[in-house]
Formats: sequence, structure tokens, C-alpha cells
Amino acid sequence: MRDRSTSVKGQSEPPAIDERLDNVLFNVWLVSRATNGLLDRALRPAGLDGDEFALYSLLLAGDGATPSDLARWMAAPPTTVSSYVKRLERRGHAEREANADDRRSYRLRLTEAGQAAHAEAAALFLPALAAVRAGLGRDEGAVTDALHAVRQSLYAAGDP
Amino acid sequence: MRDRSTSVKGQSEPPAIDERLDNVLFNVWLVSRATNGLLDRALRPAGLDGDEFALYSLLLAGDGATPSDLARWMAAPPTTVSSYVKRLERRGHAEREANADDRRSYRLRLTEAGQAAHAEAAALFLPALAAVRAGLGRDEGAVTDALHAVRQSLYAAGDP
DNA sequence: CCCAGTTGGTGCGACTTCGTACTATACTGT
DNA sequence: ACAGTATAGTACGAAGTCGCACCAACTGGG
Repeated sequence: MRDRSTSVKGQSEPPAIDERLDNVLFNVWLVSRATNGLLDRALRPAGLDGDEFALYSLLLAGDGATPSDLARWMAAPPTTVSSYVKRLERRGHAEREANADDRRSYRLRLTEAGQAAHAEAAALFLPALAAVRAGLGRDEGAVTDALHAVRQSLYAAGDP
Repeated sequence: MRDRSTSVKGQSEPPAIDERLDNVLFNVWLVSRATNGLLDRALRPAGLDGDEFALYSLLLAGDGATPSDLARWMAAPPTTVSSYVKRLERRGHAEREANADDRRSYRLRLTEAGQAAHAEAAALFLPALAAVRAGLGRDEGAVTDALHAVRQSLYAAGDP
């Protein structure tokens, strides 16, 4: 896994990490920033950013979701979720379905248009994912395990 | 590494990932959101959020940095960096030092007050980091390697 | 030299995030 | 039945993000 120093082409290298900062959380921050940057640029032509694409994917994979569900997935406060909901509705990409069991809540679902938007974004997302996977090569499984482990630890460490 | 299912106490578990979404980029997104949430909450008493703490740490570890440097580290557009600079200056946490070699640019450095703020935040950050590391146990090295690998791949995949 | 093109940063404005309050509905024990 | 409390979501406003347009300073070919 280590020392895959095969720098392809003149591709830009990431800045080198000071050893005092080389901890899990700082590395997560670096990866997170770089990933957001990459996805935002890749998806822009489709009119979505990385967060929105994740949201749409979640709504599509599950059978919709309640705002509370989304807040848990995103680790975001409910007010932020409310903004997203409003935005998706304004775009005509999602709609509410009343929940008979709990009338305070509702289930948010992608509309046809929302699914189309997701498909369009996915067509840009998949090549980006493929490129990253290619860069990881045979390490991909280990990386996925590592990310699962970090997520688990974050919750154990007190994510609410 | 896998199946460390020792859920401590009644701690909240993260939602389970649909297998169709279980790819590197989506996992990075989940980890990123959860990490930001954790850090924002942990650091709030010190008046910094996760991004700011990373920024301060970078400025402290390097001997200051130019806005372009920061943009590269953060994978953020220059306008965003400008906002950060203004904010840090407004707080009295950083100041500019003229760069004789390129008079368009400058080097940003933490002031005494900035270092104090960083120290205060670090006192909250370190326990959080320790908790996450504890959760990772002996996997920590593998996780760090994995994060390095992902960062490398992101740049190879076209981070500018 | 010198000027065309590149690079480092910023002002501004549209849009996003999220804390503080608040309402509405659901649970809990008595 | 019914407080009292807990939970789902929202309105609003302050602060943050970043695209567009821009200026200033560097660089390289002629």
C-alpha cells in the first residue's frame, strides 16, 4: 500500500504534510476538502454539488427519507436539512409524502425530474469515481474498510 | 481490521450504508460530514470550527503561508481564502507580512493571540482525536495509509 | 526593453449554512 | 384523561462560501 510514488504525467502533487499534523483527523480534513473540490467541479455541469449528489443518491437508494433521517446521514442540524428540502422542492426535484404515523413529519422523495437530474450527475460522477478507484488500485478494499472503521470510531467518539 | 462490532454503551450507531452507495467517494463524504460535525461541536467553546482549526494548525506548522498556499491546502477557491484571511485579521489572530519577492502576494502568520486561540482549541481537539484513535485501535496505521492513498488518488484524478 | 499573457489577490453580490427561537404533534406516567 | 416532557420540523437572521469581474505585478518571447 505505501509508497506508490508513480506520479503520472505532470499532474499536480498534493502539498506534503508536516509530521506534527499527520493525524487521522487532519488527514480526513485534507481528503474531505480535496474530494469536495473534485466533485464540485466534476458535477457542476449537471447543476449539483457533491453534497446534493450524495443527498439525491440517498433519497434514491432508500425509498425517500424523513428530514431527521437526512440530518443523521449528513450529520447536519435540522435547519440545514430544511434548507435542502426547500431547495429540492423549488427545483421540482423532490416532494413530500405525508406520514400517517407521525403527522409532524413526512417523507421526502425524488420526483421524476429529480431522478433525471441525479442520472445526469451520475454520468459525471462515475468517471470521477473510476479515476479515483484506478488510482487506488488493489488498495481499494483496504481503503473502504478504513473509511468504515473511521466512521464507526467517530460515532463511538460521540457523534450524536 | 474488520468487524470490530464492540458497540460501547448505548452509543448511537451510524446508519447502515446501502450496498449500491458503498463506494470510496460516498464513504469519504460520510466520514467527512461526521468529522466536521464532531469537530465543530468539540471546538465550539474555543470559538473555532474544524476548518479554522485546520487553518490555524497549518499556519502554525509552516512558517505562515501565502493565500495561494492555503487555497491549495484547503482545495478552496481564492475568494474563500480571502474571506478567511479577513476573518482571522478581524479577530486579531493573523497578520500579513510583505513578500519582497512578489509584491502581489504576502505571507500570513498567526499572531500571539492567534497562537493562544489555537492552543485553546487544541486542548479540545486532542481529546477528540484521542477518542477516535482509541476507536481505531491497532488499525490506526492502516487508516492513515489509506487516507494518504486517497489523497494521492484524488490529485492524480485531477485535483488542480 | 516592452507588451501579451499569466498569476496572486480582492470587491461584490447571490446563495448557503446553521443558531435561536418557536409551533405542532407524539409520548409518559399518574 | 392530562399534565409534563420529548421530538419533528420551520421562520428568521447573522455569518460564511464562492462565481464573476477586476486590478496589480510578474514573466517570457521578440
